[in-house]
Amino acid sequence: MSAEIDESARRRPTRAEAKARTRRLLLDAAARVFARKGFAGASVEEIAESAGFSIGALYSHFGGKEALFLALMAERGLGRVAEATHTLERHGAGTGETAAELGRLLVHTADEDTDFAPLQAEFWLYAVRNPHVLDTMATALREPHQALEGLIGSWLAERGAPPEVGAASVASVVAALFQGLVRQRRIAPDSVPEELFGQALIWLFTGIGRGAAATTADQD
Amino acid sequence: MSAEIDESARRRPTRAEAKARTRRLLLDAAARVFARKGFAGASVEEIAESAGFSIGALYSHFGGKEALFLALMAERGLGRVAEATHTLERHGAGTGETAAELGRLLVHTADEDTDFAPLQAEFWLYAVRNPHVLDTMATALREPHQALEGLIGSWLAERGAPPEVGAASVASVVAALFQGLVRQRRIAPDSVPEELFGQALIWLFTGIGRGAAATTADQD
DNA sequence: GTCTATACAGGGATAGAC
DNA sequence: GTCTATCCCTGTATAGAC
Repeated sequence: MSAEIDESARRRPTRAEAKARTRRLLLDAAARVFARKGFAGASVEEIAESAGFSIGALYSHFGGKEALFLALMAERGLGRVAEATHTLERHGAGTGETAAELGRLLVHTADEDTDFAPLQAEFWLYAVRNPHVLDTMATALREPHQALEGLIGSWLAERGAPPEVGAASVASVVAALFQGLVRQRRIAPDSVPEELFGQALIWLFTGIGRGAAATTADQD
Repeated sequence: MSAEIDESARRRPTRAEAKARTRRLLLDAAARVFARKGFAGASVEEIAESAGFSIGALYSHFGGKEALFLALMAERGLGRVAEATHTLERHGAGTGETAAELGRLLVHTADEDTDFAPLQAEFWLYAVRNPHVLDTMATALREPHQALEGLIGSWLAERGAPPEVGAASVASVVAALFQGLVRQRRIAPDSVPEELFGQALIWLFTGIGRGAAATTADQD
Protein backbone atom coordinates (compact mmCIF):
# COMPACT_ATOMS: atom_id res chain seq x y z
CA MET A 1 0.00 0.00 0.00
CA SER A 2 2.90 2.35 0.81
CA ALA A 3 5.29 0.67 -1.65
CA GLU A 4 5.48 3.78 -3.79
CA ILE A 5 7.23 5.84 -1.13
CA ASP A 6 10.88 6.21 -2.09
CA GLU A 7 13.68 5.10 0.22
CA SER A 8 14.81 8.42 1.58
CA ALA A 9 11.30 9.31 2.61
CA ARG A 10 10.90 5.96 4.31
CA ARG A 11 14.13 6.34 6.32
CA ARG A 12 13.60 9.84 7.60
CA PRO A 13 9.98 10.90 7.48
CA THR A 14 9.68 14.58 8.23
CA ARG A 15 7.17 15.81 10.76
CA ALA A 16 4.93 17.01 7.94
CA GLU A 17 5.04 13.60 6.32
CA ALA A 18 4.29 11.85 9.58
CA LYS A 19 1.39 14.18 10.14
CA ALA A 20 0.02 13.57 6.67
CA ARG A 21 0.36 9.82 7.21
CA THR A 22 -1.60 10.01 10.47
CA ARG A 23 -4.28 11.98 8.77
CA ARG A 24 -4.55 9.47 5.96
CA LEU A 25 -4.69 6.52 8.37
CA LEU A 26 -7.43 8.24 10.34
CA LEU A 27 -9.44 8.84 7.17
CA ASP A 28 -9.01 5.20 6.09
CA ALA A 29 -10.18 4.01 9.49
CA ALA A 30 -13.06 6.45 9.45
CA ALA A 31 -14.21 5.12 6.08
CA ARG A 32 -14.23 1.56 7.45
CA VAL A 33 -15.97 2.33 10.72
CA PHE A 34 -18.55 4.78 9.32
CA ALA A 35 -19.40 2.23 6.63
CA ARG A 36 -19.86 -0.56 9.17
CA LYS A 37 -21.55 1.32 12.02
CA GLY A 38 -23.02 4.39 10.38
CA PHE A 39 -22.38 8.02 11.32
CA ALA A 40 -24.37 8.00 14.56
CA GLY A 41 -23.39 4.45 15.47
CA ALA A 42 -19.66 4.96 15.06
CA SER A 43 -17.58 6.17 18.00
CA VAL A 44 -14.50 8.33 17.69
CA GLU A 45 -12.74 5.91 20.03
CA GLU A 46 -13.23 2.98 17.65
CA ILE A 47 -12.07 5.05 14.69
CA ALA A 48 -8.95 6.25 16.50
CA GLU A 49 -8.07 2.76 17.75
CA SER A 50 -8.73 1.21 14.36
CA ALA A 51 -6.20 3.66 12.93
CA GLY A 52 -3.72 2.86 15.69
CA PHE A 53 -4.00 6.17 17.50
CA SER A 54 -5.84 7.66 20.44
CA ILE A 55 -8.82 9.96 20.62
CA GLY A 56 -6.54 12.93 21.17
CA ALA A 57 -4.82 12.48 17.81
CA LEU A 58 -8.17 12.46 16.08
CA TYR A 59 -9.27 15.67 17.73
CA SER A 60 -5.96 17.24 16.88
CA HIS A 61 -6.32 16.53 13.14
CA PHE A 62 -10.05 17.08 12.81
CA GLY A 63 -12.31 19.14 14.97
CA GLY A 64 -14.44 16.18 15.94
CA LYS A 65 -16.66 13.45 14.63
CA GLU A 66 -18.71 15.55 12.26
CA ALA A 67 -15.72 17.39 10.82
CA LEU A 68 -14.01 14.06 10.19
CA PHE A 69 -17.08 12.75 8.41
CA LEU A 70 -17.36 15.84 6.22
CA ALA A 71 -13.65 15.69 5.35
CA LEU A 72 -14.15 12.10 4.29
CA MET A 73 -17.13 13.04 2.18
CA ALA A 74 -15.19 15.79 0.42
CA GLU A 75 -12.09 13.67 -0.24
CA ARG A 76 -13.76 10.39 -1.21
CA GLY A 77 -17.15 11.52 -2.37
CA LEU A 78 -17.50 8.70 -4.83
CA GLY A 79 -14.69 6.31 -3.99
CA ARG A 80 -13.05 4.78 -7.01
CA VAL A 81 -15.71 5.74 -9.50
CA ALA A 82 -13.38 7.99 -11.47
CA GLU A 83 -11.01 5.09 -12.06
CA ALA A 84 -13.88 2.88 -13.15
CA THR A 85 -14.98 5.43 -15.72
CA HIS A 86 -11.45 5.61 -16.99
CA THR A 87 -11.37 1.84 -17.39
CA LEU A 88 -14.46 1.99 -19.53
CA GLU A 89 -12.89 4.52 -21.87
CA ARG A 90 -10.73 1.74 -23.28
CA HIS A 91 -13.75 0.12 -24.86
CA GLY A 92 -16.41 0.88 -27.48
CA ALA A 93 -20.12 1.19 -26.91
CA GLY A 94 -22.55 -1.55 -26.11
CA THR A 95 -20.43 -4.42 -27.31
CA GLY A 96 -20.47 -7.76 -25.55
CA GLU A 97 -16.96 -7.09 -24.28
CA THR A 98 -17.89 -3.86 -22.56
CA ALA A 99 -20.92 -5.55 -21.08
CA ALA A 100 -18.73 -8.26 -19.52
CA GLU A 101 -16.40 -5.62 -18.13
CA LEU A 102 -19.29 -3.73 -16.58
CA GLY A 103 -20.64 -6.90 -15.05
CA ARG A 104 -17.33 -7.48 -13.32
CA LEU A 105 -17.30 -3.91 -12.07
CA LEU A 106 -20.72 -4.33 -10.50
CA VAL A 107 -19.87 -7.66 -8.92
CA HIS A 108 -16.66 -6.28 -7.48
CA THR A 109 -18.43 -3.26 -6.05
CA ALA A 110 -21.24 -5.28 -4.54
CA ASP A 111 -19.40 -8.39 -3.35
CA GLU A 112 -15.82 -7.36 -2.62
CA ASP A 113 -15.61 -3.63 -1.92
CA THR A 114 -18.24 -4.21 0.73
CA ASP A 115 -17.74 -0.86 2.46
CA PHE A 116 -18.42 1.21 -0.62
CA ALA A 117 -22.20 1.11 -0.93
CA PRO A 118 -22.95 1.51 2.80
CA LEU A 119 -20.61 4.50 3.00
CA GLN A 120 -22.29 6.07 0.00
CA ALA A 121 -25.65 5.51 1.66
CA GLU A 122 -24.39 7.23 4.82
CA PHE A 123 -23.18 10.20 2.79
CA TRP A 124 -26.50 10.44 1.01
CA LEU A 125 -28.51 10.23 4.23
CA TYR A 126 -26.38 12.85 5.91
CA ALA A 127 -26.75 15.22 2.95
CA VAL A 128 -30.50 14.73 2.78
CA ARG A 129 -30.85 15.38 6.53
CA ASN A 130 -28.49 18.35 6.64
CA PRO A 131 -29.38 20.72 3.81
CA HIS A 132 -26.27 22.80 4.38
CA VAL A 133 -24.09 19.93 3.12
CA LEU A 134 -26.24 19.19 0.11
CA ASP A 135 -23.98 21.43 -1.92
CA THR A 136 -20.86 19.62 -0.74
CA MET A 137 -22.40 16.37 -1.85
CA ALA A 138 -23.58 17.73 -5.19
CA THR A 139 -20.11 19.15 -5.81
CA ALA A 140 -18.40 15.86 -5.01
CA LEU A 141 -20.72 14.17 -7.48
CA ARG A 142 -20.34 16.62 -10.32
CA GLU A 143 -16.85 15.67 -11.45
CA PRO A 144 -17.34 11.91 -11.84
CA HIS A 145 -20.77 12.54 -13.28
CA GLN A 146 -19.33 14.75 -15.99
CA ALA A 147 -16.64 12.17 -16.77
CA LEU A 148 -19.37 9.60 -17.29
CA GLU A 149 -21.29 12.11 -19.33
CA GLY A 150 -18.36 12.65 -21.68
CA LEU A 151 -17.91 8.93 -22.13
CA ILE A 152 -21.57 8.45 -22.88
CA GLY A 153 -21.54 11.36 -25.29
CA SER A 154 -18.97 9.50 -27.40
CA TRP A 155 -20.99 6.31 -27.25
CA LEU A 156 -24.10 8.12 -28.39
CA ALA A 157 -22.25 9.73 -31.29
CA GLU A 158 -20.76 6.39 -32.37
CA ARG A 159 -24.12 4.73 -32.35
CA GLY A 160 -25.72 7.59 -34.26
CA ALA A 161 -28.22 8.48 -31.58
CA PRO A 162 -30.74 11.24 -32.28
CA PRO A 163 -29.37 14.64 -31.25
CA GLU A 164 -32.31 15.31 -28.90
CA VAL A 165 -30.93 12.62 -26.59
CA GLY A 166 -28.86 14.40 -23.96
CA ALA A 167 -25.73 12.72 -22.64
CA ALA A 168 -26.43 14.21 -19.21
CA SER A 169 -29.78 12.44 -18.94
CA VAL A 170 -28.36 9.14 -20.08
CA ALA A 171 -25.53 9.52 -17.57
CA SER A 172 -28.06 9.96 -14.77
CA VAL A 173 -29.85 6.83 -15.89
CA VAL A 174 -26.65 4.79 -16.04
CA ALA A 175 -25.48 5.97 -12.62
CA ALA A 176 -28.87 5.35 -11.03
CA LEU A 177 -29.01 1.89 -12.55
CA PHE A 178 -25.57 0.98 -11.27
CA GLN A 179 -26.20 2.13 -7.71
CA GLY A 180 -29.62 0.52 -7.63
CA LEU A 181 -28.36 -2.82 -8.86
CA VAL A 182 -25.43 -2.87 -6.44
CA ARG A 183 -27.78 -2.36 -3.50
CA GLN A 184 -30.26 -4.89 -4.76
CA ARG A 185 -27.49 -7.47 -5.15
CA ARG A 186 -26.49 -7.06 -1.53
CA ILE A 187 -29.84 -8.27 -0.25
CA ALA A 188 -30.86 -10.64 -3.05
CA PRO A 189 -27.81 -11.70 -5.09
CA ASP A 190 -29.78 -14.11 -7.27
CA SER A 191 -32.00 -11.33 -8.56
CA VAL A 192 -28.99 -9.45 -9.94
CA PRO A 193 -26.77 -11.82 -11.95
CA GLU A 194 -23.35 -10.68 -13.01
CA GLU A 195 -24.35 -9.91 -16.60
CA LEU A 196 -27.43 -7.87 -15.77
CA PHE A 197 -25.84 -4.42 -15.68
CA GLY A 198 -24.14 -4.86 -19.03
CA GLN A 199 -27.27 -6.41 -20.49
CA ALA A 200 -29.40 -3.51 -19.30
CA LEU A 201 -27.02 -1.03 -20.91
CA ILE A 202 -27.19 -2.92 -24.20
CA TRP A 203 -30.97 -2.74 -24.07
CA LEU A 204 -30.82 0.93 -23.18
CA PHE A 205 -28.40 1.95 -25.91
CA THR A 206 -30.16 -0.17 -28.49
CA GLY A 207 -33.39 1.60 -27.61
CA ILE A 208 -31.76 5.02 -27.82
CA GLY A 209 -30.06 4.18 -31.10
CA ARG A 210 -33.31 3.07 -32.64
CA GLY A 211 -34.75 6.48 -32.05
CA ALA A 212 -37.32 5.93 -29.38
CA ALA A 213 -38.33 9.54 -28.92
CA ALA A 214 -39.44 11.23 -25.74
CA THR A 215 -43.12 11.91 -26.22
CA THR A 216 -43.65 9.60 -29.17
CA ALA A 217 -45.99 6.66 -28.68
CA ASP A 218 -44.58 3.27 -29.50
CA GLN A 219 -44.23 2.33 -33.14
CA ASP A 220 -46.25 -0.91 -33.30
CA MET B 1 -56.92 8.28 7.60
CA SER B 2 -59.27 6.57 10.09
CA ALA B 3 -62.38 7.41 8.10
CA GLU B 4 -63.04 3.77 7.33
CA ILE B 5 -63.73 2.89 10.95
CA ASP B 6 -67.47 2.45 11.39
CA GLU B 7 -69.50 4.54 13.81
CA SER B 8 -70.03 2.01 16.58
CA ALA B 9 -66.31 1.39 16.80
CA ARG B 10 -65.64 5.11 16.97
CA ARG B 11 -68.09 5.63 19.83
CA ARG B 12 -67.03 2.83 22.09
CA PRO B 13 -63.51 1.66 21.29
CA THR B 14 -62.78 -1.64 22.98
CA ARG B 15 -59.52 -2.14 24.82
CA ALA B 16 -58.24 -4.21 21.92
CA GLU B 17 -59.07 -1.42 19.48
CA ALA B 18 -57.44 1.17 21.67
CA LYS B 19 -54.36 -0.99 21.91
CA ALA B 20 -54.23 -1.49 18.16
CA ARG B 21 -54.60 2.26 17.67
CA THR B 22 -51.70 2.97 20.03
CA ARG B 23 -49.59 0.45 18.20
CA ARG B 24 -50.37 2.03 14.84
CA LEU B 25 -49.64 5.53 16.10
CA LEU B 26 -46.32 4.35 17.50
CA LEU B 27 -45.42 2.75 14.17
CA ASP B 28 -46.34 5.93 12.27
CA ALA B 29 -44.22 8.03 14.60
CA ALA B 30 -41.37 5.54 14.36
CA ALA B 31 -41.43 5.76 10.56
CA ARG B 32 -41.16 9.56 10.75
CA VAL B 33 -38.43 9.72 13.35
CA PHE B 34 -36.32 6.85 11.99
CA ALA B 35 -36.50 8.44 8.54
CA ARG B 36 -35.40 11.82 9.85
CA LYS B 37 -32.81 10.80 12.44
CA GLY B 38 -31.76 7.30 11.42
CA PHE B 39 -31.89 4.17 13.54
CA ALA B 40 -28.98 5.05 15.81
CA GLY B 41 -29.79 8.74 15.88
CA ALA B 42 -33.43 8.34 16.84
CA SER B 43 -34.37 8.17 20.52
CA VAL B 44 -37.26 6.13 21.87
CA GLU B 45 -38.29 9.20 23.82
CA GLU B 46 -38.76 11.26 20.67
CA ILE B 47 -40.70 8.47 18.99
CA ALA B 48 -43.00 8.01 21.96
CA GLU B 49 -43.62 11.74 22.37
CA SER B 50 -44.18 12.18 18.65
CA ALA B 51 -46.90 9.55 18.88
CA GLY B 52 -48.40 11.24 21.93
CA PHE B 53 -47.37 8.58 24.43
CA SER B 54 -44.62 7.94 26.93
CA ILE B 55 -41.61 5.66 26.81
CA GLY B 56 -43.42 3.07 28.90
CA ALA B 57 -46.14 2.59 26.29
CA LEU B 58 -43.54 1.97 23.64
CA TYR B 59 -41.79 -0.67 25.72
CA SER B 60 -45.12 -2.29 26.49
CA HIS B 61 -46.04 -2.71 22.81
CA PHE B 62 -42.59 -3.50 21.47
CA GLY B 63 -39.65 -4.96 23.29
CA GLY B 64 -37.49 -1.93 22.64
CA LYS B 65 -35.95 0.22 19.94
CA GLU B 66 -34.65 -2.59 17.76
CA ALA B 67 -37.86 -4.63 17.96
CA LEU B 68 -39.85 -1.56 16.96
CA PHE B 69 -37.58 -0.97 14.00
CA LEU B 70 -37.86 -4.57 12.85
CA ALA B 71 -41.64 -4.52 13.22
CA LEU B 72 -41.71 -1.42 11.03
CA MET B 73 -39.51 -3.09 8.45
CA ALA B 74 -41.76 -6.13 8.31
CA GLU B 75 -45.02 -4.16 8.07
CA ARG B 76 -43.92 -1.41 5.70
CA GLY B 77 -41.02 -2.99 3.90
CA LEU B 78 -41.64 -1.05 0.74
CA GLY B 79 -44.13 1.61 1.67
CA ARG B 80 -46.75 2.21 -0.98
CA VAL B 81 -44.97 0.43 -3.79
CA ALA B 82 -47.69 -2.19 -4.13
CA GLU B 83 -50.26 0.53 -4.78
CA ALA B 84 -48.00 2.15 -7.33
CA THR B 85 -47.64 -1.11 -9.23
CA HIS B 86 -51.39 -1.47 -9.20
CA THR B 87 -51.76 2.00 -10.66
CA LEU B 88 -49.50 1.06 -13.52
CA GLU B 89 -51.62 -1.97 -14.37
CA ARG B 90 -54.23 0.36 -15.80
CA HIS B 91 -51.96 1.28 -18.67
CA GLY B 92 -50.28 -0.39 -21.63
CA ALA B 93 -46.56 -0.67 -22.24
CA GLY B 94 -44.14 2.09 -23.06
CA THR B 95 -46.69 4.57 -24.29
CA GLY B 96 -46.27 8.26 -23.75
CA GLU B 97 -49.15 8.19 -21.30
CA THR B 98 -47.55 5.58 -19.09
CA ALA B 99 -44.31 7.50 -19.20
CA ALA B 100 -46.01 10.64 -17.92
CA GLU B 101 -47.65 8.66 -15.13
CA LEU B 102 -44.31 7.18 -14.09
CA GLY B 103 -42.73 10.59 -14.09
CA ARG B 104 -45.34 11.84 -11.65
CA LEU B 105 -44.78 8.79 -9.45
CA LEU B 106 -41.08 9.51 -9.26
CA VAL B 107 -41.54 13.19 -8.56
CA HIS B 108 -44.04 12.47 -5.83
CA THR B 109 -41.77 9.92 -4.20
CA ALA B 110 -38.71 12.15 -4.35
CA ASP B 111 -40.24 15.56 -3.62
CA GLU B 112 -43.33 14.96 -1.50
CA ASP B 113 -43.11 11.63 0.31
CA THR B 114 -39.81 12.86 1.69
CA ASP B 115 -39.56 10.21 4.39
CA PHE B 116 -39.81 7.29 2.02
CA ALA B 117 -36.34 7.09 0.51
CA PRO B 118 -34.41 7.79 3.74
CA LEU B 119 -36.40 5.12 5.56
CA GLN B 120 -35.69 2.64 2.79
CA ALA B 121 -32.01 3.50 3.04
CA GLU B 122 -32.11 2.87 6.80
CA PHE B 123 -33.75 -0.51 6.24
CA TRP B 124 -31.17 -1.43 3.65
CA LEU B 125 -28.25 -0.37 5.85
CA TYR B 126 -29.60 -2.26 8.81
CA ALA B 127 -30.08 -5.42 6.75
CA VAL B 128 -26.61 -5.19 5.24
CA ARG B 129 -25.06 -4.70 8.70
CA ASN B 130 -27.09 -7.40 10.44
CA PRO B 131 -27.03 -10.54 8.31
CA HIS B 132 -29.69 -12.21 10.44
CA VAL B 133 -32.30 -9.75 9.16
CA LEU B 134 -31.25 -10.04 5.54
CA ASP B 135 -33.93 -12.68 5.11
CA THR B 136 -36.60 -10.44 6.63
CA MET B 137 -35.66 -7.73 4.18
CA ALA B 138 -35.55 -10.09 1.20
CA THR B 139 -38.95 -11.46 2.16
CA ALA B 140 -40.48 -8.00 2.46
CA LEU B 141 -39.16 -7.24 -1.01
CA ARG B 142 -40.31 -10.41 -2.71
CA GLU B 143 -44.02 -9.66 -2.90
CA PRO B 144 -43.88 -6.23 -4.53
CA HIS B 145 -41.06 -7.43 -6.74
CA GLN B 146 -43.17 -10.27 -8.06
CA ALA B 147 -46.09 -7.94 -8.68
CA LEU B 148 -43.81 -5.76 -10.78
CA GLU B 149 -42.50 -8.86 -12.48
CA GLY B 150 -45.99 -9.94 -13.51
CA LEU B 151 -46.75 -6.52 -14.86
CA ILE B 152 -43.55 -6.46 -16.86
CA GLY B 153 -44.20 -9.95 -18.15
CA SER B 154 -47.40 -8.69 -19.78
CA TRP B 155 -45.61 -5.70 -21.25
CA LEU B 156 -42.94 -7.92 -22.73
CA ALA B 157 -45.51 -10.24 -24.24
CA GLU B 158 -47.44 -7.32 -25.74
CA ARG B 159 -44.34 -5.90 -27.31
CA GLY B 160 -43.29 -9.28 -28.66
CA ALA B 161 -40.01 -9.43 -26.79
CA PRO B 162 -37.70 -12.40 -27.37
CA PRO B 163 -38.52 -15.25 -24.99
CA GLU B 164 -34.94 -15.32 -23.59
CA VAL B 165 -35.66 -12.00 -21.91
CA GLY B 166 -36.70 -12.81 -18.36
CA ALA B 167 -39.32 -10.66 -16.68
CA ALA B 168 -37.49 -11.06 -13.37
CA SER B 169 -34.33 -9.46 -14.72
CA VAL B 170 -36.21 -6.59 -16.28
CA ALA B 171 -38.07 -6.07 -13.01
CA SER B 172 -34.76 -5.77 -11.17
CA VAL B 173 -33.59 -3.21 -13.68
CA VAL B 174 -36.77 -1.15 -13.41
CA ALA B 175 -36.72 -1.20 -9.60
CA ALA B 176 -33.04 -0.29 -9.44
CA LEU B 177 -33.56 2.53 -11.88
CA PHE B 178 -36.46 3.95 -9.91
CA GLN B 179 -34.67 3.90 -6.56
CA GLY B 180 -31.49 5.29 -8.07
CA LEU B 181 -33.24 8.17 -9.78
CA VAL B 182 -35.25 9.07 -6.67
CA ARG B 183 -32.05 9.34 -4.63
CA GLN B 184 -30.25 11.27 -7.30
CA ARG B 185 -33.12 13.74 -7.54
CA ARG B 186 -32.88 14.49 -3.84
CA ILE B 187 -29.36 15.83 -4.12
CA ALA B 188 -29.41 17.22 -7.68
CA PRO B 189 -33.00 17.77 -8.85
CA ASP B 190 -31.95 19.31 -12.16
CA SER B 191 -30.12 16.16 -13.21
CA VAL B 192 -33.32 14.12 -12.92
CA PRO B 193 -36.16 15.89 -14.73
CA GLU B 194 -39.70 14.66 -14.26
CA GLU B 195 -39.86 12.80 -17.57
CA LEU B 196 -36.57 10.94 -17.19
CA PHE B 197 -37.87 7.76 -15.57
CA GLY B 198 -40.57 7.27 -18.18
CA GLN B 199 -38.15 8.15 -20.95
CA ALA B 200 -35.61 5.63 -19.70
CA LEU B 201 -38.25 2.91 -19.65
CA ILE B 202 -39.23 3.72 -23.22
CA TRP B 203 -35.60 3.38 -24.26
CA LEU B 204 -35.28 0.17 -22.30
CA PHE B 205 -38.39 -1.51 -23.69
CA THR B 206 -37.64 -0.35 -27.20
CA GLY B 207 -34.22 -1.94 -26.91
CA ILE B 208 -35.66 -5.16 -25.56
CA GLY B 209 -38.36 -5.29 -28.22
CA ARG B 210 -35.82 -4.82 -30.97
CA GLY B 211 -34.10 -7.99 -29.84
CA ALA B 212 -30.83 -6.79 -28.44
CA ALA B 213 -29.56 -10.15 -27.23
CA ALA B 214 -27.38 -10.83 -24.23
CA THR B 215 -24.02 -11.79 -25.67
CA THR B 216 -24.63 -10.55 -29.19
CA ALA B 217 -22.51 -7.68 -30.42
CA ASP B 218 -24.41 -4.70 -31.75
CA GLN B 219 -26.01 -5.01 -35.11
CA ASP B 220 -24.45 -2.07 -36.99
C1' DG C 1 1.58 15.96 17.87
C1' DT C 2 0.06 12.41 20.59
C1' DC C 3 -1.37 10.30 24.90
C1' DT C 4 -4.11 9.63 29.39
C1' DA C 5 -7.60 10.99 32.51
C1' DT C 6 -11.86 13.03 33.28
C1' DA C 7 -16.14 16.04 33.08
C1' DC C 8 -20.38 15.92 31.34
C1' DA C 9 -24.60 14.90 28.61
C1' DG C 10 -27.74 11.80 26.39
C1' DG C 11 -30.36 7.93 25.90
C1' DG C 12 -31.81 2.76 26.49
C1' DA C 13 -33.88 0.09 29.61
C1' DT C 14 -36.40 -1.18 34.02
C1' DA C 15 -39.42 -0.81 38.39
C1' DG C 16 -43.26 0.39 40.53
C1' DA C 17 -47.43 3.54 41.00
C1' DC C 18 -51.97 4.25 39.15
C1' DG D 1 -51.94 -0.42 29.46
C1' DT D 2 -49.80 3.69 30.36
C1' DC D 3 -47.00 6.94 33.06
C1' DT D 4 -43.10 8.68 36.07
C1' DA D 5 -38.76 8.21 38.19
C1' DT D 6 -34.35 6.29 38.12
C1' DC D 7 -30.30 3.40 37.09
C1' DC D 8 -26.34 2.96 34.44
C1' DC D 9 -23.68 2.62 30.38
C1' DT D 10 -21.79 4.76 26.33
C1' DG D 11 -19.61 8.27 24.00
C1' DT D 12 -18.21 13.23 22.96
C1' DA D 13 -15.26 16.55 24.09
C1' DT D 14 -11.62 18.83 26.86
C1' DA D 15 -7.36 19.55 29.93
C1' DG D 16 -3.02 18.79 30.99
C1' DA D 17 1.27 15.69 30.93
C1' DC D 18 5.09 14.23 27.95
